[in-house]
Amino acid sequence: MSYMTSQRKALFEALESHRDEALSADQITALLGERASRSAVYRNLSALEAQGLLKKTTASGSSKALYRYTGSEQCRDHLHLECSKCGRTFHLMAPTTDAVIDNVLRDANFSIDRTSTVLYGVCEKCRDN
Amino acid sequence: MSYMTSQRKALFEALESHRDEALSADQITALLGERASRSAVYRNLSALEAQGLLKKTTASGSSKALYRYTGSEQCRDHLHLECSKCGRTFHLMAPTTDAVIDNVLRDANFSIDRTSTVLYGVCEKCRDN
DNA sequence: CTAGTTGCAAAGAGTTTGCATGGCG
DNA sequence: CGCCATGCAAACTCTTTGCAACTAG
Repeated sequence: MSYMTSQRKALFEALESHRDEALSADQITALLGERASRSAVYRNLSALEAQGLLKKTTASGSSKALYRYTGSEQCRDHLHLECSKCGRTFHLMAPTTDAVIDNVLRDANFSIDRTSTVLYGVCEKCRDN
Repeated sequence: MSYMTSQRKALFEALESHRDEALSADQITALLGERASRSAVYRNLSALEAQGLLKKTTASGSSKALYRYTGSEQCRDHLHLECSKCGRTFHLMAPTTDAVIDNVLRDANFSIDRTSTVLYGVCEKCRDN
């Protein structure tokens, strides 16, 4: 149902090596050094997204989609600090939550306006199908 | 710098009354009953986003942007449970985290694959400008 | 009054698709 | 070999913009 072609692998690895930032389809094409057409990039992004290996997001003030690597455990289950002014993301490689948030607040190097915790999984209804 | 016109208010209230789902620009225009042009809808969405009153997201498999209400405290600082199969979102009106996650896992009504906690705020660098 | 908002129509950008060719397993 | 992936170019769709008329404060 899905081959792991060298191109798709290259795309995936490009995303992996930029695991801290979300990249646009443009940037990804550029990273592949024009070894991939735009349409293939989009098709591969969509395939990888369907497999849960990356996450599509969006930047405020732009209509571009951004894609972020989520292929390894390292990129899961940890906290991001996202600056609502410059958009930069800082990663905390700590598993969860309450204690970490306390620490961050105490550090005062990042003033938290709002937190959002999303738990991804499968709900009861879907499990029974 | 920004007026709260009746149209903008209507748009905001439309989003508010659907606070559980993310709506597309289309759906929002429809909700306003053609009392607003598409361009105004986009401009208002962008204005409200800049004020942090809504959050732009994206649906997998589509190139549309989706917009979700984040205007009240109720919509902040709490956990979403997002089903990775059907995409439905369940809201837990509990402030944070560790204890809640434990409970959810114990309930076993939702099997968690992955969690993502984002703290929105302003970083050190941006604070000094 | 003045700065910001709206509608319209047109332009722009990002993304998707059809088809023929090439590659993986 | 058969099925999937790729490239190209064209087609789309969603979103943004210019301009003139209008409204909130």
